[in-house]
Amino acid sequence: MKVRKEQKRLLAAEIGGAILQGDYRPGEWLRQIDLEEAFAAKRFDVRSALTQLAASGMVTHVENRGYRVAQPDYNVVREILAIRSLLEVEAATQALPNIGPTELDDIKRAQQAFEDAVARGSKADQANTNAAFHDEIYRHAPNQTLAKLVVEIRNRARPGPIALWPSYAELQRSAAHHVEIVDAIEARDLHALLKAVRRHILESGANYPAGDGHPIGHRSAD
Amino acid sequence: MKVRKEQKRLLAAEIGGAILQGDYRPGEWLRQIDLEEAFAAKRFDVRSALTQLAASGMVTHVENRGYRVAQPDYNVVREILAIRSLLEVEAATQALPNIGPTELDDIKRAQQAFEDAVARGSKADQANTNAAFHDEIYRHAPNQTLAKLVVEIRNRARPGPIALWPSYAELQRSAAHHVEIVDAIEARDLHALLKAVRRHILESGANYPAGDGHPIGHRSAD
DNA sequence: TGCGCACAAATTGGCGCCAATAAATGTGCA
DNA sequence: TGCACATTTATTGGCGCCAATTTGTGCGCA
Repeated sequence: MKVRKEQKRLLAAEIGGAILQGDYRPGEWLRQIDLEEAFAAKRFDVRSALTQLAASGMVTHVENRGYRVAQPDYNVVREILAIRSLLEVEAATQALPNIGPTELDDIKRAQQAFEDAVARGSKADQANTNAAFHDEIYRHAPNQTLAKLVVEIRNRARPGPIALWPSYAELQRSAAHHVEIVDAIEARDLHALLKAVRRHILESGANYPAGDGHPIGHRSAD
Repeated sequence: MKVRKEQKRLLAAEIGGAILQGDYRPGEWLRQIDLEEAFAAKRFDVRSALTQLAASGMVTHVENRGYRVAQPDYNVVREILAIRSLLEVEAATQALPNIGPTELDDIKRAQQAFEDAVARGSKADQANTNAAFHDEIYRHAPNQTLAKLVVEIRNRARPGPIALWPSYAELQRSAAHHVEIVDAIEARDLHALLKAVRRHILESGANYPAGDGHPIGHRSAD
C-alpha cells in the first residue's frame, strides 16, 4: 500500500511495524528470504532495512547466522515521544511568527481534510491528512532541517508504515487536538499552542500496542 | 582508519566527509565501482551509503544513471548546529542531577585525556577523546534515546569520519570549552553549564571548511 | 553417560553476469 | 541547419550461485 509519495519505501519502518504488531515475536529469527517474500521486497532493500533495525536495537544481528527480534523496549518509544515533544515545541515556536492569514487558511483546510478523512476516509486517507496537517504547520519553521527531523523522529516512533488509530474515539481525540492547535495559532497564543502540541504528542502514545499491559500514553508528562 | 569501536563502519559519513573536504565536487558523478575502490568497501555497503546520502540531500540519485554530488548547503550545517544545541541542552539538563562525585571524576579524567591528546596525540586520539568526553556527560541523561540521538546528529554534521580541528588554536579552544563545562558541572551551575554547551557547539562550527567564503561559526547565536 | 570432534545444516554475505534504464551520440531527412 | 529517431554507452539494479561462517547434530571414546 503506497501511502504518501515519498522518495522511497520505508521498509525498515514496515518491518518494525510488523514486529510491534506482534507478527514477529522476541527471539524469533528473521530470514532475509522470508522477508523478501512477506514484504515483496528485493534482497538489497531487506538487508538495508535489517541493518537499520539492528542499528536501532529492534533486532539483533548474528553475523552469518541471521537477525533476531529483540525484546521490545517500550521505554524507547516513551523516550522518543519525549524527544518529539522537545523538537516539535521548538519547531512550532519557530513557525508561529511566519504563519499569516493565508498560511492559517491552508492549515485550516488541512485540519478539515483530516476531519473528513476521520468521518469517511480510508485508513490511508487518515494517515495522509494527519501528516499533511502537521507538516503544514512545521514547514514554516525557518530551520528546515529541524522540520525534516521532526518527520523523521515521528516515523521512528510509529509502529507501522502509516499511523493507525485503534478506535474511532482515538481518531476523534486527534481531531479535537488539531482544533486546539488551530485555535491557538489563530489566537497567536504561543503558550496555548505549545501546550496543545505537547498534549497531542503525549496522547498519541495511546495509539501504540500495549506490549507491557498498559498503553504508553495516559501518563503524566513534564 | 578504524577510529572508535563502533558496531559498523559509517561509510555514508566517510563519503560525505570526502565530499565536504572537496574530494568530489558538486555535479560530479559518483560511480559505485569507483567508491568501492576508493573506500575499499563492498558494493552493498556503498549502495547503502549512497542511499543514505541521497536521503540527506548530499547527493542526488538518477535511477539507473548514477549518483551526483549535490550543491553543498552550508545552511543545513548551521541548522544542524541549532538542532544540536536544542538536543544537547536538554541532555545536559537531564544529566546534571545524576552526576555525583564519582561520575565527576570520570568526566574529569575524560577531559584530561582530551588535553593529553591535544598536546601529543594523533588526530584519531583527539577525535576519540573528544567524543568520549561528551558521552561521559550525556550518558547520565535518563532518556537514553536522546543521548543516542545527540551522537547521531553530531555525526551528521561532521564533515568526515572523525572530528578534525583545522589548527592547534581550535583544539585549545575546544579544550578550554571542556574546562568550562567541567567547572559548571562541579559548581552544579546548570545555567553556566548550558551556556558553555551552547558556546561549545556554536564555536565548533569554525571547524567546518568555509565553502562559501567564511567559517560557519563566529556568528551571533540565539 | 558425558564430552569432544567432525560433519551437516542454515543463513548470511560476496561476487560476477546480465537485464533495465537513462542519457549521449550519430545519422538521415526536411 | 535543426529535429527526430535509432543506436550506443554508461551505470545502476537484480539475481543466481557459491564462499564464509556460525550453530546444531551425530558419533565415537573414555
